[in-house]
Amino acid sequence: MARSARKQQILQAALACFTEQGVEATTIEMIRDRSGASIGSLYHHFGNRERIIGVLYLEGIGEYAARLEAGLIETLEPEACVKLFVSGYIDWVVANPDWARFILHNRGRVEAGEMGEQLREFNREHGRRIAGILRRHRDAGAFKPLPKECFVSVVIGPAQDMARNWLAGRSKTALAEYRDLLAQIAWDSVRQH
Amino acid sequence: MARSARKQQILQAALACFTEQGVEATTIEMIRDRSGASIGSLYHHFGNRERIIGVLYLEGIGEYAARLEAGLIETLEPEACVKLFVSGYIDWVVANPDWARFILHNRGRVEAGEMGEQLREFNREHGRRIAGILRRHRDAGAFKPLPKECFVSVVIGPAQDMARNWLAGRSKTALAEYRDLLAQIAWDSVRQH
DNA sequence: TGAAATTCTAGAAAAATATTCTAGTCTGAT
DNA sequence: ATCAGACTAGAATATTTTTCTAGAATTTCA
Repeated sequence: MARSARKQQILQAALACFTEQGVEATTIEMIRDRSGASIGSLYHHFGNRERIIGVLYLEGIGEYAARLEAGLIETLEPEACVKLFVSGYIDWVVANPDWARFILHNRGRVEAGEMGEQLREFNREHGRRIAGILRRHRDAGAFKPLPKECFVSVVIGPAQDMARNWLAGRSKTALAEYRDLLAQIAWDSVRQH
Repeated sequence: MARSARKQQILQAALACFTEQGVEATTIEMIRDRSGASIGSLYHHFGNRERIIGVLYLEGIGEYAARLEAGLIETLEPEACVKLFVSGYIDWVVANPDWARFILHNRGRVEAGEMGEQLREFNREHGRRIAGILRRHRDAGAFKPLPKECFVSVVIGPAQDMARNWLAGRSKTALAEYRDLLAQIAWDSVRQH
């Protein structure tokens, strides 16, 4: 089997523990207990605690990145492209709140850990593909002149901060209500006027 | 003495360890070693490992929030206010990169931990003060209609994402170079047109 | 001042947690 | 049926955090 069921059980149990207790506070024992796996099985699949975190993180951004790229490829208009960054992001967060919270809060941990290079490599590749998709709009003059490094931050930054607040329970209103507004703001920030 | 020198030594040692090894990987022993304190002293001042993290976090956002609020109070024009959010933020990050990295990466941990309520309380108060300062501009119609919950995210979101990238070493260009550009974008996003 | 109270420091001991290791069981291919 | 490799189990070990007892330094105030 490509990815043992047990391995997925462990990852799901881990995410549930992380959500309820926080990453810091969950012990291997809790994950073992909740997943029904044994210590041996756990270490067979992941090797150490940090790698459970790393795999969960990488699978999460992988899922999201694949979805975004797939959407972008079949979106022709620059406005729709930019708005898809935001609305797609918010849709994903709303559909996967626990995973999204985990990802928003653990980038630093994974970056600093033994899987950091793998994460950076993934981000480089993803960034390259995104840049490729956007190039034709950029070349066609659809966007205002903006350093390449700033583009994605400007587009996605506000939505990300809103998502953080919403996931922390700080915002009462459903995040989805702001979806189109934030998409419009993003487009206004980068379009050629 | 209001805040024992030893306590500050421990916090500084902890931040240095966190920067070099990552929060996960630094042990109490490393902090003890680097600070020159004893285990007893460490636990006398903080009680447990998590509280070292919590105090460092709260001191950091406290420092930054105080600076921002002080600046805002003596800034009269709405445009200057909004731009100060961004430029003040970037200045602080550039001046305190280690502290900023630590704060950007550990909100979730502190929020989920035993000091979470303290953090939320701080954020509520800070948010209230900020809202108070901005009210007159809002009432004067300086900003475009925008849900209250979105305003700060829209203003600060892009700068925050850029800061994250810069601190992770992902961006070659100095963050400060984008300071005025990001401030202008923030202002364009919220001003009444 | 000087004695009592409090704060702080020390490091050994205990508790909690993560990881390794050995001995298996199960599954699928030949 | 049997062999190889993937997987599971849990006891043993190693690491790390936390507690505890004792004593040093500092502050308080009579």
